[in-house]
Amino acid sequence: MTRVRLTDVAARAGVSMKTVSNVVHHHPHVSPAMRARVQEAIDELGYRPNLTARRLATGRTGMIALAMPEIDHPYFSELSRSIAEVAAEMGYRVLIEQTLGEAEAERAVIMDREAGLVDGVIFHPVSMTTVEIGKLRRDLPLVLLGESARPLTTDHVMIDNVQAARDGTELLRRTGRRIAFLGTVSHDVTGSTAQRLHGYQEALELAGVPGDTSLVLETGGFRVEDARAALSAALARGLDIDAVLCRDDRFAIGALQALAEAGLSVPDDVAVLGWDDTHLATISTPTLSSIAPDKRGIARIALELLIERIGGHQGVGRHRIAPHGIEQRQSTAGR
Amino acid sequence: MTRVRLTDVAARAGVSMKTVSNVVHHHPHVSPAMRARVQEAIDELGYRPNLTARRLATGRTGMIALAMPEIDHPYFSELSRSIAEVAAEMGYRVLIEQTLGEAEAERAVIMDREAGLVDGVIFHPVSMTTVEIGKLRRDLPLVLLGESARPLTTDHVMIDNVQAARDGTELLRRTGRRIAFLGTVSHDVTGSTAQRLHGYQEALELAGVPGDTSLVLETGGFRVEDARAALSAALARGLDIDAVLCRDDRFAIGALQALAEAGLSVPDDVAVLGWDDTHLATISTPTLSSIAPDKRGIARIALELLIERIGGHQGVGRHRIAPHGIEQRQSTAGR
DNA sequence: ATGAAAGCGCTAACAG
DNA sequence: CTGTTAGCGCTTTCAT
Repeated sequence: MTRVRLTDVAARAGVSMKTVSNVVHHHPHVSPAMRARVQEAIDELGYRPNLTARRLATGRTGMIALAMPEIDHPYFSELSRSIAEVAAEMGYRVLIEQTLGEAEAERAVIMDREAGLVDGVIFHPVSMTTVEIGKLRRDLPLVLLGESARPLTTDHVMIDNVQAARDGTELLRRTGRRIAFLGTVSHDVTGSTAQRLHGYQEALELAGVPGDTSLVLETGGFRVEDARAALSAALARGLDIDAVLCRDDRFAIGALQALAEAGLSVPDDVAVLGWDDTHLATISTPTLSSIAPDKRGIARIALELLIERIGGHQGVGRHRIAPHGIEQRQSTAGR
Repeated sequence: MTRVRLTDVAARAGVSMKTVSNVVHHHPHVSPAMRARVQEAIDELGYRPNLTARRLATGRTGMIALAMPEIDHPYFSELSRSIAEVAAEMGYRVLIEQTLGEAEAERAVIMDREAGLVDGVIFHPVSMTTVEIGKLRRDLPLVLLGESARPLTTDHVMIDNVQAARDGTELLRRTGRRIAFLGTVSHDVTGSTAQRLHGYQEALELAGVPGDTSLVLETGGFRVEDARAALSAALARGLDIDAVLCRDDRFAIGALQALAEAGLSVPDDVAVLGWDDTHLATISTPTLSSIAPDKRGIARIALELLIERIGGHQGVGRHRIAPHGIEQRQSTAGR
């Protein structure tokens, strides 16, 4: 049951390893007769090159690791798919890792756990700080995603969260005056929420609207239920709003639930805008408008940077902004 | 920028490779003094073992491939997570592959594309037939998931779809008489739908209810929208039902939409039961009851079978049934 | 308890 | 255009 090796094929075809190798790699300078003979031996023996051995010999694995907090979260699974597909176009395969946002798992990612297994890593940190990443990282090519940490030494891709939040807020301002922000999570360690809140505030200031802290809703956690509860409670307290900008699509789903329970119609009474443009936005009732990070764009930029690093590019960390848009659906119809 | 190797550490510590290897592997018979000296050299040099080289030497990769139709589909991403987590407990890492259900990609999975890269493969086929899989598969350890194909030579894990459909139908029958099935997709190549429909029919027959083909709703595709449209059209034609058993959670979401549009209340007028128990079921309004395959259980069984095969187990394909349940939420409240 | 040396299967100089 | 050979970095007998 021992596997067929290159030498077995060579012996069978009565040629050297090099010739077999040339055939396997579709090298040009092989006589057709030779090629046919070798191919026959390959087929008869059912030869498959051993990828591990090839990697060791070439020093190139053709694989990159992608480390994300949760592989089954809608945004991350959709982004993973984009990255895997774009990587395939660029000749790489992707090893998907889940950190669950745990510090230890994140540290393992940075500290060359994948030594010699992958050519580089794309990493979306949650709990590691900028300082920590800068300090612990090895010389493994690395590109960071998301907004929580950005060491000066490391490449980084994100969307402009502040601008996106401004765009969203301005959209909602077109027909409404009182725009809520849902939500700031207590003890949120991710920088995303802060940036989004910041953009929301900027847009209001630019519009000459006085800040109103009662419009900023804090949730107890990241679940849909937490968002629903936060908005429900606020509505019960008499909160009066025309629209709500949500931190992500899950929170927006919670908002739709809370508004429905309160007997408010979306979008007629209150408009709702989500964030991430995941598949959730297309299946809710009403369908959900959502700030849409360009996932393919993020994937492409991250891979380009990473592949340059793999190719030997040195220098300080580059900071790239990926495009975003707003996918308009029913929940903001008329805006 | 050349990496630190085992020999570098050995030279630095003034010992042989073997001793360093013993330390790295936490072998028992190493004197504490020696261990300390070697560890110091490892730390100073920042040595990380090259995993590719280790793999080539040991012949074991410690990695398995998981090939699924779509990595961002709720059911598959959740199942992937379970498999990755259980695999980690068992000392394996998972390389996730996406086939998009394409015949060519599926064939590549079977035909040792991963040669020497992984120790085995867990594969959820969609378009490959039983015969084709039996014919094309190499000697790479393989476990199949899902219900579409089951060659006699290959291990296979699934839930009892027929029984699960009976269970679901019986639950719905407790308070309703007219139970619809949504949906059979035109040209559905997966066996799942047929089995589920079969279980539904069996349950009705056992209850002495005459079959009624007007209750079996065919959809034009696998999207939420297809399901919504199918049920809407049926309701518009005057279809009168007490409950609907859905082929999967996405179809159930579509059913909720169609019922809401028709002014029917769930669960009071019509109960809805989904299938797969994905996160979608927890965020819909009302929340969705769903037939729940035990994803951890599937993962555990699949990995146990695969690891036995990796360990050299020979013999005919084993056919294992994983447990299922029904997660009851609002959409069937009162049943 | 530690060292020396022979592979694991493939690639890539370098010859011929 | 084809063959020979020396590694890639690690594990693993077999000695000592």
